[in-house]
Amino acid sequence: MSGVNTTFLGGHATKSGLPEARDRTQIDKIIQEASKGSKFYAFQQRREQRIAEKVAALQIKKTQLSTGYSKAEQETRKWLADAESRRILERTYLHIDMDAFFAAVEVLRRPELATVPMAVGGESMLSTSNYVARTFGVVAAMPGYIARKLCPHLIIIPPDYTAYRAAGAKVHEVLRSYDPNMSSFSLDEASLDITDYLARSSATPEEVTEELRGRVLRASNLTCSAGVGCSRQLAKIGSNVNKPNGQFILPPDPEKILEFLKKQPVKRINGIGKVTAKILEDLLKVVTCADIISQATWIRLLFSEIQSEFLLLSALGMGSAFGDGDGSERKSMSVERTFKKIDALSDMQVVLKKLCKRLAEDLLEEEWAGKTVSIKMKTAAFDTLTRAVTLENPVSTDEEIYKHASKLLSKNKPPDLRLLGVRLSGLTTDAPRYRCLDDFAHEPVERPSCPVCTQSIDAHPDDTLRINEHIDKCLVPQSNLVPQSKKPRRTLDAFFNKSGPL
DNA sequence: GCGGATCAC
DNA sequence: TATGGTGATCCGC
Ligand SMILES: Nc1ccn([C@H]2C[C@H](O)[C@@H](COP(=O)(O)OP(=O)(O)OP(=O)(O)O)O2)c(=O)n1
Ligand SMILES: [Mg+2]
Repeated sequence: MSGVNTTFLGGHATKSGLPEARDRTQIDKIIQEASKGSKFYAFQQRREQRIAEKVAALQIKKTQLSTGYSKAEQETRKWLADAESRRILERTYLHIDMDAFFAAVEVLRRPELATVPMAVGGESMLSTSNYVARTFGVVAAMPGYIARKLCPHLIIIPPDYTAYRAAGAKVHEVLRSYDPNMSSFSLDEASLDITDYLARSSATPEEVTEELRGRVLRASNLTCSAGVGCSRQLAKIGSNVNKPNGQFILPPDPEKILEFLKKQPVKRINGIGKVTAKILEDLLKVVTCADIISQATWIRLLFSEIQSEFLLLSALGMGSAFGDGDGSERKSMSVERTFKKIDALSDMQVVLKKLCKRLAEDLLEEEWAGKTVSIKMKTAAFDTLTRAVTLENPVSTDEEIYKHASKLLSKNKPPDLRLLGVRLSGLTTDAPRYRCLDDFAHEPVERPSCPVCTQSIDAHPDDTLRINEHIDKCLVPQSNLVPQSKKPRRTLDAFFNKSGPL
């Protein structure tokens, strides 16, 4: 860390080894100067202070535990050897990650944007940036107006989720032909088990991956990067190695795997973010995955069993738990919005009511009810509070949700707010329970309607597969150069959720 | 079960 | 002028 008083939370990290139009310390300095004095900056400082205290507490714990170290050391080596003996090398996973996804979709419509610095988002927040902008230090989750200070010529494009969804659907279609059970975590990222595909083919993993990326490119006009390895985790880490528009194949060989991981910063592990990385470094000087193994005893002494098992297995490339992404049922549903600071309870109630209405609509769409109502409040100083109540019976209507949410709000009203949110958890399906089967038999099933063409779709309302197919078909013609349609846009953006008026 | 934190995208 | 939204998980009560 060099001269400038740079903060680990404030520094928007560049992605990987990109060439930089500016020096890293220069970038940090500009960001710092742009945010200094803001409420957000003060909030970050407080957070860093808390984390420093947490590290200090762990340091004390470490000195107190030092007597038991040598005994623990033996156990740890045994544990590691045992884990290693269980390594599975027989399956092959492919992780695919689209390059600068939202930005790349925008380039399809406006090819001239390919060569200039560009980001998707707004003045207050960017979702992503293209690779030209990244050389200036402009990255996702950075406010647009700060990005402009780093890169005065930056072009900022407002997001168009409809187009991203259409592009994602095309990609998914290709991927499913390699693994029908493919699980996608988002529109732009997916994990495939290609063991069976490889067994049926005579091609090498390299060739299959090249072919897959070629098919994705032809189907969507978008480039992607891919990683292949014998665990989903390794494949994912690999997908970043030769990004953008590249691929990396890690052979199923324990020595090669450990050699590969040795070079990887712990931050690359899915689940280790800025805070955990900082704690590991400050407390144990752990920076790479190899460091996790060499400090394994301390990690097991200092962290919970769940946490240390996760860290050690990850550092061996044997991380198991990884994106149930697609398959599992949702556990909660929520809506939240940021707005200009408000202080009156009545203003807060107005917002809260709208949020409840919106949540009730979303719940109805998937027929959920739930018995825990939570509200989330963020003060003008960025401090977040949540309050929850669990009810006897599940609720799902906006009136019922609002009744409890507003009670939570008035009981806990902070002096001011910049965000409010409502969440329902403890979900149960809200299938109509008070009618006998006969009613259903005679009732004409109402056809769902397509948010794009507004025609009714010839499918049962529960048949989401068929419905999505229809919507995807409707979306295809819009995805390229066609001017924005007027009506459907709002509806589908709402479907995608995120931002927008309530 | 509650509330704060952390994380991914 | 201005620092997002959704969903999940874990820890310590
Ligand atoms: N904090 C974030 C991170 C990402 N995204 C959105 C925009 C991205 O385009 C998309 C995919 O995220 P990635 O992390 O894969 O980033 P990109 O695909 O944009 O770039 P890369 O080429 O590094 O994968 O998710 C977002 O809205 N907010
Ligand atoms: Mg991507």
